[in-house]
Amino acid sequence: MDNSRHQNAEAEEKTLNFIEQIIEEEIAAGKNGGRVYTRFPPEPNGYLHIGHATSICLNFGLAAKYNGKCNLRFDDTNPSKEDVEYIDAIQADIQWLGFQWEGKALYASDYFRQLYDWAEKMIIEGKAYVDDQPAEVISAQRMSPTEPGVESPFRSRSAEENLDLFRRMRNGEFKEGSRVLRAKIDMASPNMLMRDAIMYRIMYTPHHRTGNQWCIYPMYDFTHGQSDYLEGITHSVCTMEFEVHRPLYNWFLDQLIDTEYRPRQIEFARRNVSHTVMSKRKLLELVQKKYVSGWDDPRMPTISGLRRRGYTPESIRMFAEKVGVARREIVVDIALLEHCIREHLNLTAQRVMAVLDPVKVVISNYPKGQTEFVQIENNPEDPDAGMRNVAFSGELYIEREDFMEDAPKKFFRLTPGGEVRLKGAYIIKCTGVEKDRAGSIQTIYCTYDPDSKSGSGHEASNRKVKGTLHWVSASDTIDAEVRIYDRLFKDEDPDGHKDADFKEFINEDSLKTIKGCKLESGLKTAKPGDRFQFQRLGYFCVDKDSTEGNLVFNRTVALKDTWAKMQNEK
RNA sequence: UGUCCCAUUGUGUAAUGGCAGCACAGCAGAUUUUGGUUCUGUUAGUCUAGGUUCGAAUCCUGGUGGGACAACCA
Repeated sequence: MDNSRHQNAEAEEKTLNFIEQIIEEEIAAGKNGGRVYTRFPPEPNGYLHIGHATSICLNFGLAAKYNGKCNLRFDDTNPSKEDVEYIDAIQADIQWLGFQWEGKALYASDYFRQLYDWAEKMIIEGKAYVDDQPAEVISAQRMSPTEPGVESPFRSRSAEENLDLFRRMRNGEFKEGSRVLRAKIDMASPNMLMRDAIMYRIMYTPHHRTGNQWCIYPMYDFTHGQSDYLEGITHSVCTMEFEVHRPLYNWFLDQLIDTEYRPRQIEFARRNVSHTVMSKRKLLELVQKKYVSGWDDPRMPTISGLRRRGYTPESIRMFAEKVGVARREIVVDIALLEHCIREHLNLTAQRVMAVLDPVKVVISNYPKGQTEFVQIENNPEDPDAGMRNVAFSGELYIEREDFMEDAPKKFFRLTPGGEVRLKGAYIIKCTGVEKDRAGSIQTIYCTYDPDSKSGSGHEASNRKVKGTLHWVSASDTIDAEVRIYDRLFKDEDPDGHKDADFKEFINEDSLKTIKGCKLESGLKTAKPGDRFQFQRLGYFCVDKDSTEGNLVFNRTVALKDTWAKMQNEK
């Protein structure tokens, strides 16, 4: 029984996704000499997000699995949308995720010369022509997917004239938008992209790498397959929206390449995540309209946002692995991402005492002015994490919500006359409270049982204490600011609305800042990027906004809290 | 009224003509110095109608539903 279950688990791990199946079949058939070479080809026009992260994991993961290589290639053929800022950010994000591309980062713009020569070759062979019509006319002539298009009157120009015009395009003799180079394919094709796709357009925008060297730029379709070919890519993995481009991808290679080797385009489905947006256009809008603080706002699904929030590379890789690969539109529940980060942080994050909403506890029978140190495990999941000393005294802070005067039966924490254990220290009993005029509790009075110290051997003392509370000694705390992020969007998914104005979808409570939190003094030395588990409250990461005297924490994710859930259900 | 892609529990993903499995979420219980973690159990699925077959989630046909394509974007 156990044995068979174990075997099933192993079998499951070995399950191949459909891309791996394709690759293994090709390897078995001896294609490309068994070589596997992939690439990740972002356009540098925005920051990478969790969707790119899964694509990165796929491409680099395939290369790693089959002892191959993976390139990073910037698809920088449209200077009007691109910027070096993004190039740096993209490289940093990929490396942070734990991947390293083969050699130096590559650029489609590296191939501008080669692509130009190929374009001339096609012109000479009568496979491409210069069209003098404006964009609207060309677009109208393509007609609709349900009816054949109309051929351009310039379609039958001589090769000599086309070559002359194309060279003059390159030399800057024509106005932007006045002429394009088109492939001569089939204006009646049911695939709109095959209706004489545009290969080159005139653009006087300086390019972030080639400057003013070129004033004509190749289109995606005339660039991508050939770039793959030049780099020796075997598997060009992209998202489903490029599926209709595949015939064009192959068509261009067929015109230009006479080797047996061809890169192969394989499409898989974009992996959307619930409660967020993934389109670059919309993310840019969130940044520009200042709905968020920037690309790395911890509520953003960008890699930099997730990083700042406290997500680990391991958790994102685990997410990509668990989501899998398919060929249909999907929306992954964000709960899976949250599961992955909890799983990793549970194993690695140091536990720490932190009180977000402090209320004072005075232990009346504890010797006045005395402080002792109690030993507490740094991480019960990790035996190597060791112990630390935490100051304990007669004046403490506990979480305000951990005390209730009229508590329901299922409340396990402190109540008048009730007992709880203070984590790592003693059992205390509540003897009374002091309130201000408004009736809000100022101080909780308790007595402690000196025989109940953790690890003393007398802990049990013949009684069972249901609750355990976190605390900090009033004599030994540091103050901190804690930022709690909820989902940026309400339940309704703005990604589903083509022209959504985000205002109506944004959850106004998505960011809550709590000041005056009390932390154990050991956190003095915490640095931006350090991650902790605040007992019962969740996982937190030190933010870059922290200063010497004021630590700022972002809550990465809350712990599961069944008590809170019970409360919500009422 | 075109071409192409897709349809397995709430979500994601396996099963490649032979026992519908796994994960997340949910529910119940055990353990627990934090109502967490860990462990155990459990609810729930092949879009639909035909066909082929000893046998269909899988192959075929029709239907339904979802998606992509009509940028000088990628």
